[in-house]
Amino acid sequence: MIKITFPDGSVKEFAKGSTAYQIAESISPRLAADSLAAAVNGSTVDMSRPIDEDASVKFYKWDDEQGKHAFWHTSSHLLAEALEALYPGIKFGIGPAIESGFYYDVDSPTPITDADLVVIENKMIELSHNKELLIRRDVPKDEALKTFAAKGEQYKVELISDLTDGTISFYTNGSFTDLCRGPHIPNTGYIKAIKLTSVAGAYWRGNEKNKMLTRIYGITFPKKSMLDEYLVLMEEAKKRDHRKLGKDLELFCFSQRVGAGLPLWLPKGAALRDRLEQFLRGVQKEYGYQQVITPHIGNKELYVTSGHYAKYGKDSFQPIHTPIEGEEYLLKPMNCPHHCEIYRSKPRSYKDLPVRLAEFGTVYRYEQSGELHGLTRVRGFTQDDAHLFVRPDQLLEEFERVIDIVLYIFKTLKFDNYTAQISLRDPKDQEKYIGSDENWEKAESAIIQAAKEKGLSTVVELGEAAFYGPKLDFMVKDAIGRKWQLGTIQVDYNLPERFDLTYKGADDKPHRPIMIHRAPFGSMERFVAVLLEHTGGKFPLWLSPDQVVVLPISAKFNDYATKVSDYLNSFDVRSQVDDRNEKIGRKIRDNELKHTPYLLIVGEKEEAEGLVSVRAQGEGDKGQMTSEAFRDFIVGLVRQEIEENKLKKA
RNA sequence: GCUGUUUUAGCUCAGUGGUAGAGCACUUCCUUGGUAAGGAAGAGGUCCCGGGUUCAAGUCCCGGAAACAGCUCCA
Repeated sequence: MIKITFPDGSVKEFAKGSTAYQIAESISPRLAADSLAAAVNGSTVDMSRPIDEDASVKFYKWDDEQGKHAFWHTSSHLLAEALEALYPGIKFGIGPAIESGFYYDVDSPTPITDADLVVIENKMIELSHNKELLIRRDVPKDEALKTFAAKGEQYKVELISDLTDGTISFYTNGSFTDLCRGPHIPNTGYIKAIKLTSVAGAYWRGNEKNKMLTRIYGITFPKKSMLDEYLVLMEEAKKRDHRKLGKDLELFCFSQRVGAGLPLWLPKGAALRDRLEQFLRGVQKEYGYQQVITPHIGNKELYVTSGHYAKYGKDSFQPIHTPIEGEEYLLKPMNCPHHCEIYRSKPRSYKDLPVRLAEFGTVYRYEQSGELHGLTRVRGFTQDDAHLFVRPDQLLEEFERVIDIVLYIFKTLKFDNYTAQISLRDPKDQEKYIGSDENWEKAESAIIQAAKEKGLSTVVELGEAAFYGPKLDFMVKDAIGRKWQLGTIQVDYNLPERFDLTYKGADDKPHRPIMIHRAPFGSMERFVAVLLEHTGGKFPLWLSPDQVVVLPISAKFNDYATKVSDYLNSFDVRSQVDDRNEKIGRKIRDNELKHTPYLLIVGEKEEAEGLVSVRAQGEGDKGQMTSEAFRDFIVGLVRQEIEENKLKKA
């Protein structure tokens, strides 16, 4: 007999070799039926795995991450089985579960397109009706190699070759056998609803030098209704796409004639962006930043000095040639070298530091055509950039003050589901980075310490550092779950050396400052994009392009409406009059759809008594008040939105 | 950059080798109204661009551009 400990602390005895399924069944048949995988002593295994010694056991259902993962992993095997049946000679790469669903990478003798997905789906459903068991088998490595070599599965052979010697596990469902670590759900009959979402190319092993395989994405559910809910959710998410909202709300557009990835800001978008800039300027002023302005181009030698040219020159916009032979300029791809030269413009004392230079600097980068994406990835964009030149003893405090700014901004804009990512260099790929190991270590430990002292919960990513230094990146997800880097803070020991930046210390000797690069928004473009997707176009009042629209009941009251609107505008409340020849119901509908925060309806009654009828976005009629009372109300709201989030300064 | 898909009116989209279409938006006229679409008429086209096949191409073929999904990349 063996002793099994359950999550509630209770202990029960079972026969040695009992499976997790049998143990669950002894508690309740319902639990056995709902459990998709089990944790035995903390590692996730199949429900059918025999347990031979005392262990703690926990069951994973659909609502558990591990349960979903096993479910989708098995779904990828079901997909593979269907593909093998439909496309003889198809070769398999890898087929893992992902955050929502799963995929399988295949090398197919005949191309697979979107139109084929329904056929494959139907085959999967047909196969799932067989309730095929997922059977695990351990085989020695050389036997595994032989099996897959005989089938001509070159990708599997490559994967096995890279594994350490010993036994390797196979899983079989129906006619399909795969190299796989597991775990899996008991049988394919659990899979009741299947949607293959898309087909795309993906490089074998994620390396662009390798062959491109066909990747088929899908998602499955244990109930048909859950798939329907998921599809509705995806439709809702598409409505929040910033590219759609940007067009609907007339914020920005693109022109093929101007060029790909070069956004054109429309009046309302430009106004929104301007308010964000003013907001950040105000915060930065409080934190001792000084605004500077630098040109959009710079001599090529500037970027050779900084090291950017060697790293990115070839893949950049090509140099601008002047009428004089030999002179070459680059469109500014970053602001740091310019700011280094501002630092150098006069001798600096240790008493002058930190020097904090800020600029809304527009930069140009030749992003690959396939990478362009709405406002989130563009070729011309404006960074809310600043460079802080600090003494070593100031590094930590300054870094933490930058974290404060980022957190304050995120809080004001209600971005609460960001991830703080510490981006370090990949120790195995030293070629990608410049600078001494000693400086890298100092920079990395400074970031880790600052994040810790600020109480940030962080994830560490190796190989995500900039070539000159490590970063603390603030990642936010868009409407459909893609991750984007917004705020970034970077520690850099390299550029000060390359530009030979110094300050004079109390000892009357020259010392090297450390540079902090930082951009709380990241770029104005990407920030507006993510803001749009988070708010669905319903901006907080202080950012709304039109805060108030006054709706006269009929043309007779246009003059009164204009008077009210002008009055509000004179108090910096952004107000317009909708004097179209339309009925009031129509005006309300159109302005609600544009997410105007407040509508003021004025007619005979209001004009006679000097009132306005207030309608709040999404809330309907709020009753009447005087124009003065409404002005106080709205000015108060805006002040509150900005003030209430301020962090106490250290 | 790579794989796949798409590109037709300002927007959303139909159009399966034979006269270029719808809804919304726009213009004009009627209507002057009370909390989510009032009515009528009209105007609007380089069918992404360049070649080719054909008596005839929005439609078929080739090349390019841009957009979309994913991969790779991201100072």
